Amino acid sequence: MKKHVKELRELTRQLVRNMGLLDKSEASCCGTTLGQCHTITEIGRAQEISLNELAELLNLDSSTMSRTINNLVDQKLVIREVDEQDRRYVRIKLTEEGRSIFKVIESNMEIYYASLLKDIPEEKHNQIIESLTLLLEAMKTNKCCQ
Amino acid sequence: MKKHVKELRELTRQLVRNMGLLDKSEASCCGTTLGQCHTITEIGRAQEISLNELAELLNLDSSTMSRTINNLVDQKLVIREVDEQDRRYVRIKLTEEGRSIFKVIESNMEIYYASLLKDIPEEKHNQIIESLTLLLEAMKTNKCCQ
DNA sequence: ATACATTAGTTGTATATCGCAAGTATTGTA
DNA sequence: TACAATACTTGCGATATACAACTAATGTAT
Repeated sequence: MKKHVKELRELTRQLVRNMGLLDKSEASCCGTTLGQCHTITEIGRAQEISLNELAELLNLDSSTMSRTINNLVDQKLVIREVDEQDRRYVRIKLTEEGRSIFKVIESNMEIYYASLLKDIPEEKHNQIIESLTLLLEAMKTNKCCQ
Repeated sequence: MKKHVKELRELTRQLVRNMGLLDKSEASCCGTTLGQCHTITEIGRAQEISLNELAELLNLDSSTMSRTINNLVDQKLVIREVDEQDRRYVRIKLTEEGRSIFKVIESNMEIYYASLLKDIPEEKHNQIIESLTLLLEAMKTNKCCQ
């Protein structure tokens, strides 16, 4: 139905816009920029990770990723460690300080999403999860502009 | 339920990441950058709009907005027109070329979202719209980090 | 075993993005 | 007629971004 197409576009548009704001406030409240905040989250989840893996996760060019890591290293939130087995690899890890910021981010996000659900009738929760899952699956097989 | 919180966070995270990719490919396929693409969409919808209104819609500082408009003017996609009633206002409009890009964007998005829905059972469409609406409403009353 | 290819990452370059602060020009108001 | 408010622009500094070209390390084929 035509109406659903327009509604879906508008709703996802607004959702992304809201999430962008969330990102911004999340980033600013942990004292980093947006890209840094996402980077810390991914490193924290993976514990240790290579630059290329990180770049792929965040859909960034590896050169961009490398420079983002530079900034985080300068801020002493992240360290680079050359892999002695394969000296091409660089293991990227959080420092103690980076880990504490990671925990703050995780906890804030937990609180935030819990508060969202608290404001939505409980019988709708399953349907929301299912809906997002369906959307995501559809997105995986449908690319734009080709 | 704790599980729902984690799922919701993960799903929205993935959704936003996918939408980011969509944005990128959308922008690149209409030959503009991401910010320019969003700007064109908003101007096209409003027909004509002031700089501050635009900045508010896109959650950007007006200085950033002003420079984005500069770029679009340089590319002859947008024109500035001083309002003769109140010479502080600048009316921002699409040029003929800008309008044709706007139409391409609108049509691509229409095609894309229709293709998403085509891959999802029709009886789920209403629930998806409802779910996104519920999420958005909850987001309006719940801000992160405060 | 040595030349060539591949992989991982960094640097050069150019542009875009972004917001704060300070500025200009215009209009409203006391 | 000053002073305030509004709409926008510019100066500045930092970050973000990707492509291309580079270095260094490892794998592979003859």
